[in-house]
This record gives sequence, structure tokens and C-alpha cells, in this order.
Amino acid sequence: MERMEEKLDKYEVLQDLMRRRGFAWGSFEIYGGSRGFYDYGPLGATIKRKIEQKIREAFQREGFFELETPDITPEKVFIASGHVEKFVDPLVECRKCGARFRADHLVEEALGIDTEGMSAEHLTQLIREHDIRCPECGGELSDVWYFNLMFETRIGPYGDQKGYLRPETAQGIFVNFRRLNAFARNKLPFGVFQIGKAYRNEISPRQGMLRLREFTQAEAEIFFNPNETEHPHFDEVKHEVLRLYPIEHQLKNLGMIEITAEEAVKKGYIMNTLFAYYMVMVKRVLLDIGIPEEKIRFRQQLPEERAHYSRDTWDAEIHSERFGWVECVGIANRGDYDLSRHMKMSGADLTVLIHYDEPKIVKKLEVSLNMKRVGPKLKKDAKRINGLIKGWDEEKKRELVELLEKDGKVTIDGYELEKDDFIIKEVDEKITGEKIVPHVLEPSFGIDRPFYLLLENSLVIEEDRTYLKIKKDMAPIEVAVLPLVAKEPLKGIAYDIFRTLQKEGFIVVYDEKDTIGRRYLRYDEIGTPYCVTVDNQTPEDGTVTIRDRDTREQVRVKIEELPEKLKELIFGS
RNA sequence: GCGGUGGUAGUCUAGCCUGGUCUAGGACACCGGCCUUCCAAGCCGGUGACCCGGGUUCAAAUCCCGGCCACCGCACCA
Repeated sequence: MERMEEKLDKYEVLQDLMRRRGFAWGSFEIYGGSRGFYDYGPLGATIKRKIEQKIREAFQREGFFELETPDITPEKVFIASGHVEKFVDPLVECRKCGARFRADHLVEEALGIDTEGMSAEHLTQLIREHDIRCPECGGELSDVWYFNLMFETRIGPYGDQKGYLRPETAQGIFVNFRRLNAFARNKLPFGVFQIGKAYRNEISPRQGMLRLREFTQAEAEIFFNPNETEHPHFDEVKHEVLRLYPIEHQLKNLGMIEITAEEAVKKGYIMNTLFAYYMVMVKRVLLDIGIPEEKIRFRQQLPEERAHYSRDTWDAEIHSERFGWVECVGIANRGDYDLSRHMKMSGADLTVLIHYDEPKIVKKLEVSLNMKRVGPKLKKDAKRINGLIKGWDEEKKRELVELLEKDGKVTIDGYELEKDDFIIKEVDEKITGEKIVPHVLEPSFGIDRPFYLLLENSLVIEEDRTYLKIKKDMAPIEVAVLPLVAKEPLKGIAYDIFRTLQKEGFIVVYDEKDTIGRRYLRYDEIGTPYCVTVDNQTPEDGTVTIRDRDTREQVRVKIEELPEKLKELIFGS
């Protein structure tokens, strides 16, 4: 009970801190606010950019290409992607008590049947036929309607084209596949990423920043040959230990396991080294952002949890004192779902030619009519039937030849044809490669959730101070320069140091207000890792002190050495 | 969306039940000044609020209705 209060306390303290010191708060405050939207203040926006930058750098280290595509997207794209059909919940309302339910869940429960893909009309019909009633009050239920979680809009002044705000950034990458593939010079695998906004009209957003209607994602789509699922650099990461929570362990309540990436693949927990490689990458990015290792785990999604496009998904979850394990990154095997769907819908060729090491020589039957002989017989139909035969596949041609060998004749389209009516040749065909639809592995980072969880995990409440023990290079203000007292010559010297550090590229502030202790705590609270203090010794020997946020200890350094020293301390370089 | 509780300066809160004495009080924070030589010291001065919209009433922070937002429970979370 006491612990519960502490947790609530910490959450309250953090919410207060985020608002008061300019990290983040609910949007549109002066008009009463709107659920599911959050603003990033000056310090929050800085941290958010730093998180994005860490992810960007990680993707770039893998050689991925960055892309930027529109938020507003024509309907066709999401018909192809399945979002128009599948990104919906069938809802039903009780006419008596007004309670709302998932219609499919009610029907499944009442009749024990699979409702996957059923229309609203069908569900309504089933509810009427079997007189399914409100589980709360027994009242009559309304008709079923589908609620799509995408925000709709109209493109153009006459509303001629329907559009949606994208519910994921991924589709912008898939629809650009031909150009991206050309950019990659037709060579798999390659990765493309996009950092941008996505929108979901959540039925009931709650939990602060954890379920937003507009949020930022960093998604990478790795296009690979499904026959080549080994990552060439897996050796570099194979000893990394991952904390896994596989499906089976969830179903049988077996708890989590800690296992190296290599063992996880060997024992079949993770399907291949390609998948495992990117799980390690995701873990390292989260560590780089400053999430403590013990707060990270990978949970495999249960089949019924998976999105419509997913064959297998592992979520990187971060532990929150307040909310438990929170999904922050999804790593999904999307197979060829998206490219195949876009290929069908648009007619574009989204395949890649996979070259064989050596061209394959394949024996191939060429069968056609001997027009000289059959022409007079078939007259007008000769050309048509010839085309028909040429278009047959290998198997059908073989059958034809066998029949001719056996019977000496065959009937096609009402005409009886003899062996000599055909020209049959066996030729060698050189095949240089094979066209495949690439498969996709997708590590998809949320940005807002790690942002919140980074702050929550960084917040330290002590007897005499509350401070953000945020990873030093993630701090929104990296250095504060403080004259011990607001008097010359200390003020002037401090201000000069401030300008120098600013020009050196630090995010730095100058502050002379209030007593020194108060200022230290002011910067501790927003996570500033170092305060540079100009004291009475400074005018004498040109040294200042650097105070450490976490230990409160001070070291004295020469002013000229400050930029170098601070870079080393903050960025470790 | 449903039900419950709530919404007073940047933050926490007094006042609300029992309408007027509220020109809305306090603390912290913030701004200006004085003082101040290392971890939230002190003094002086200052800025700043009744969530929004209706209604009842001579009179509404206070009572009633609707909306919005927050928290809790339910439902939802591809």
C-alpha cells in the first residue's frame, strides 16, 4: 500500500516537473485541451530530437537510407495495405444502458465461432438471429458498425479524393519501393527508414503520453531475400545477452529467459540471425538513449495480438514503475504482405531479380503448330490455337508430347491434330536469375513512449533534492555556467566562458540569479550534468570548478581546458 | 464511449456544504532590488487564478444543466 502511494507520488512529481520545467504537457490547454495530444516544451523537444538522432545514427550505421513521405495519403494506399478493411473495430451499443462492446467478441463468445473478416451486416444478423443481448443489463443491442481508427480527410477543394492521415509511416516506404530498389541498385538486402508522425484515432486514449492520437515513429523496413536470412555481421552481436519472453513462456507462465542472441537462434526462440541481429540493434539503441538494461525485455506477441500484416513480432518493452511493461519498439516480420498487396492493387512490378551465381541452363520444350500443314485445315483458327499452345506451361506441353507419342494424334478445341502438325523442339534456356517479392523485417520505434520512460527511469527523488539522472549526452541543457556570486569580476568571466562554450556547440546557459546552492538544484532538476562555477580563485589563477550532478563533487580545471574536458565528460570523446 | 470523483495564479491549496462580508486568502515558484564567497538562507517590492458555455437569483468561485479536461473502474488498444 505504501509502495503504491510512492509510485503514484513519483508519477505526480514527474508530471509536475514535465509541465513546470518545460518538458511536455497536454496540448491546447487554453481551450480546455484535447485528449490524446501532447506538446513538447523547450527541454522536451530537445530530448526528443536527441532520441530521434540516436535512432537515426543507428540506422545509418547499418547503411539504411532515410526517406520522408507525406502524412496525408490517398485512400488507395490503405486499401492496398489492408488498413481500410482491417484497421477497424466492429462496435455495438446497448440500446438500454448505452454500454459499448466489441461486436466480434460478443458473437465469438456467445456462439463459439470465428468471426474473422465478417461484415457488420453479418454480425448484426447473427446477433438478431441468436438474440445476443447486452452482457451488462440484458438489453437489446444496436446494429453493428465499424469504427476505423484512421483519421479521414478529403484531398482537393471539391473533396474529390478521399484520404487518410497515415496510421504508420511504413506505407510511405513500401509505395516507393521501385525507386528505392533502383537507388539500392537492385541489390538485396537494403534498409530504408523514416522518422515522422503517425495518427490513430484511438477510442479512448489514456495514460498520459503513452497512447497518443498523434505520435512520432521511427520505422525501418529491411527488404531481404527470404532465402537468405542470415545476417552477415551477426558474429559481431552474437554474444549480446537478450532478455526474452517467448510465446510459449507466456502461455505456460514460465517467466523470462536470459540468453545470448546466438543461443536464442540455435534453440529456435528467434527465427533467424537476421531477426536476432536487429533485436540486438534495438536493445543497443535503447541503452544508448539511456534506458537501464534491466528495464528492457523482448516479448513475443501472441498470434491474436499480431497486426494483420505480421507473421511474427517481438516487442521491445521498457519497464515503467507506473505502467508496468510498456511496448516501445515492435520488430515485425511482415513477409511479402505489403509489397504483394501493392503489386496487386497498383499493377506495378515490385519484384527484384535475384541473380544466380552462374546462369542456369534449363531444358525447355518449345511447341508450336506447323502452320504450313495446319493452315489449310484450320483456316482462321490456326493462329489462335497456335497462340494458345505457345502460352501453355511446361507441364501441359509435356502432356501433349506424351499423348502424341502414344496415340499419334490429339484433339484441341475440336480439331484433331497429328504429330506432324506440330513443331516440337527441346531448347536450352539460359536463366540468369529469379524474380522475387522481397520480404520485410521492420523495427519500428515509438519516440514518445521511450521519451516518457527515459524521464521516468531517470527521475531520482532524494531527501534534499529531486533530480533527473538522465544519461549525460541526452541532457537538454548540457552545461550551466555560474558565477559564485553576482558580482564583478566573476560575472564577466563567467559570461565569457558561457559564450565560448556556446560557440563550441554545447547547449549551455548562464545564470547568476539566487544563491549557488539553489542554482545547483535548479539544474539538477532538469538533468544538467555539469555546472561550471567561477569563484574567487578564478581571477587569481584562471581556473574554474566543474560540479558533477550525480556526486555533487567538484574538480578544478583551467578555463582553456574546459571545452575539451566537458566534451570528454559529457560525450565520452 | 459508460460509471464514479474532481477542475481556484507556474505549482500546491483555503473558500463551495449553509450564495452577499471575495476588491478571492496563504505557501512555494517566478520577476525587480538589497544582501550573499559552494549546495533550496534573509529582507523589501512586484506579476499572477475561480476550466468553458448556458440557467436560477437582486446577487454565483459557491446552486442547477451541458461541454471540455484530469484521475479511478469498465470497455477499447490494428
